[in-house]
Amino acid sequence: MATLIITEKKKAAEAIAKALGPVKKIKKTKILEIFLVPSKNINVIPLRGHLLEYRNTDVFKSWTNPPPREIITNHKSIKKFQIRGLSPFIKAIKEYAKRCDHCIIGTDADIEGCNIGLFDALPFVKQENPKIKISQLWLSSLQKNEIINKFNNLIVPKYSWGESGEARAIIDAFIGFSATREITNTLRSLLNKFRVRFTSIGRVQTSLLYLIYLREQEILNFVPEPYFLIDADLFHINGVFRAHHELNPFKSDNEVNARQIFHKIRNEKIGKIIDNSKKVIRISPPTPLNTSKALVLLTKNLRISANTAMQIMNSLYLNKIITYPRTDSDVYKSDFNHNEILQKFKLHPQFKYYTINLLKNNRINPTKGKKDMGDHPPITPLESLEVSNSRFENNLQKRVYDLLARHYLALFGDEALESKQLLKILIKEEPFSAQIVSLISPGFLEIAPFLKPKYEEEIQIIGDEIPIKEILFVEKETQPPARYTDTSLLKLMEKNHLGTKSTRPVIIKLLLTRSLTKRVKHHYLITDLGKFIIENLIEVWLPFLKPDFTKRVEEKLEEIKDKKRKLKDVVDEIRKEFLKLFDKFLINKHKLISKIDNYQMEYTIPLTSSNCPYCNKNPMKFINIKNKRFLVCSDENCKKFLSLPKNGKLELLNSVCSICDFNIFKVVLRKNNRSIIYYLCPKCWNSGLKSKSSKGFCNNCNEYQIIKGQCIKKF
DNA sequence: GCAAGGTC
Repeated sequence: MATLIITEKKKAAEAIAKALGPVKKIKKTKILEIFLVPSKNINVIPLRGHLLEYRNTDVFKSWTNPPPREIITNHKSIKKFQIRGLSPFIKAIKEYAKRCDHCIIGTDADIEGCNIGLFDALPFVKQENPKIKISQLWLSSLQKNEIINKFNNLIVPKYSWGESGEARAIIDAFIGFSATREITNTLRSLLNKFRVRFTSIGRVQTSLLYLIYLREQEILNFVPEPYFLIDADLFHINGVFRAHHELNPFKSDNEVNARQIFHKIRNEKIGKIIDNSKKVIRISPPTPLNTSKALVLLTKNLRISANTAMQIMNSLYLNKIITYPRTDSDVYKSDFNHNEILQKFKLHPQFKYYTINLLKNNRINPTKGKKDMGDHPPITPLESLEVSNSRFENNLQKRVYDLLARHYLALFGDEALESKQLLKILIKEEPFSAQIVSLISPGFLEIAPFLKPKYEEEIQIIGDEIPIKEILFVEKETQPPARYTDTSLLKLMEKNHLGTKSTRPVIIKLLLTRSLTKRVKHHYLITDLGKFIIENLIEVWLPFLKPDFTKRVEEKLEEIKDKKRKLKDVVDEIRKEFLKLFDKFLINKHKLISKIDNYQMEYTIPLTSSNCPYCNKNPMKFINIKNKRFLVCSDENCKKFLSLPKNGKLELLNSVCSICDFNIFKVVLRKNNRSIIYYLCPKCWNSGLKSKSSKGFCNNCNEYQIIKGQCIKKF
């Protein structure tokens, strides 16, 4: 009786084998190590995630023929293929399948895990050994007792779970491949202008791009509203604090009232304290970190991208410094060995006092989050390392580790105690109040200061009168919503069910690499290309752009999992729905094509760096499209223009003419297979035109000449 | 040249 166990990753294979008996490792290739338990004749093969992926079949390799629409209609357009570089894994599965009479699928206990085990790996097993017995190992952790217990209680394979994953893969493939190709083909000439080879469409990425677009529109359409604040700076024993009028903020329709109040009290020198109360507020320590929460923590505090944060956590995991970083659980199992880790931190030069205190006070139970998803424990440091430790490969690893370690230690800490002091003050009968929040006892904040809000010092007040430093009248405007950061994008995606813990950082980065978004000072903006695509898709593809689409797909996938519906029915239903949208796009395609021809008009019009010579206030637009090229003032009220030569390729240079300070243009003329290059200043050239002489070109200039693109005085 | 989902 030989048994083959297949797992999703090395870590699981090793844990399972070790739980079942003494282990012998066999290094098959550079990337594959197999774990044997000779005493029980068990062979554990670890995979590396999926073995197979959907790709287009040979007939559908071309992006144009057959037309992309057929990827949706022809069921033979996509097929599962082996992912490159993974053949050692398939070879090993086949080899051991022949030798074993029992195959246990031990991939992760989730949908993708079932898909990997039952739909990627199992067919290779059956191909070699059709009669093999098949069961599934359903683990809710990789702890020894759990493994032994579940190994003795194997389950019937959850094929419907795997099917659900299969349906997801098929749907994403036919939508992504067909739409990406159709949109790329349609926008070809525009994409050339943006210097990108293709653009991409996908259920998750395009929905995310749409949400980023919506935020940009919100900002663009935002109408700031003025509002007014009446504040008072008041003296206390050690300094000054600010109190606010209780009617703040005054909206613009109440401006007169606000100004009257201000005028009434502006010269007051004394306020009367009518209330001075204090409340103690208990702040609980944070809860353990799952992947999403860790990414939020890291991107927020280190200002790194989500993708970088994930990569750093992964490298720390591979170096055995932290636990597995892809987890949905933020609750520890009751028997998780925290003591072992805390003992290590007892020796840490910076964390030891805090840790010793924890142990002394028997604070050895961490806080609990919302759910134990039964996959992996929350993200936890496994080692106590100083910054100088050579196991860190770079500075970022140190900083990520520091945050994760401190956060972990904070889970055991005492509550922090805040004091909320509320002061009520009358200034000539006008009610003011001030709230001063100060820290009384740091508790867990001592180890995790990055979780601290801003605190002020408590205010000592003697008597019931308070001297006024100044009464202020502040005019402000409401602000538009902020652009997304990595932190807020992650939250946005989670809220809208877009992507998974592993793919969210990848998809944020993908939009950047496809030139659909750009990251400016940690904020994400949509590019002109992204904007063009979304604005045009909104008209025909709104149901696909909205995150609602993913949500509906998810609901249907859930029905496959719960055996309420069949894979084929769900896939065909989505196929039909998407085909309708696709046809709508094809019908409207001609409109889009005509928009592309006029694109420069509406969007990326280069501007001169020098101002319009007529109004001298605004730059000029360099219009350079089919049959039309000229310069026109960008100011609607001026709108004066300068003509440009009809022939040759024009290039707007940054340098300026020494005579009139206007930008110089380079002209490249092709004649008899040779390039002739000359320069002109449009202002000089136009005045040359008016005087009907040909002196407008720079080479006719008496005083200056163009050397390396610069206008320089002749000797 | 394409998706999104695993994992390294």
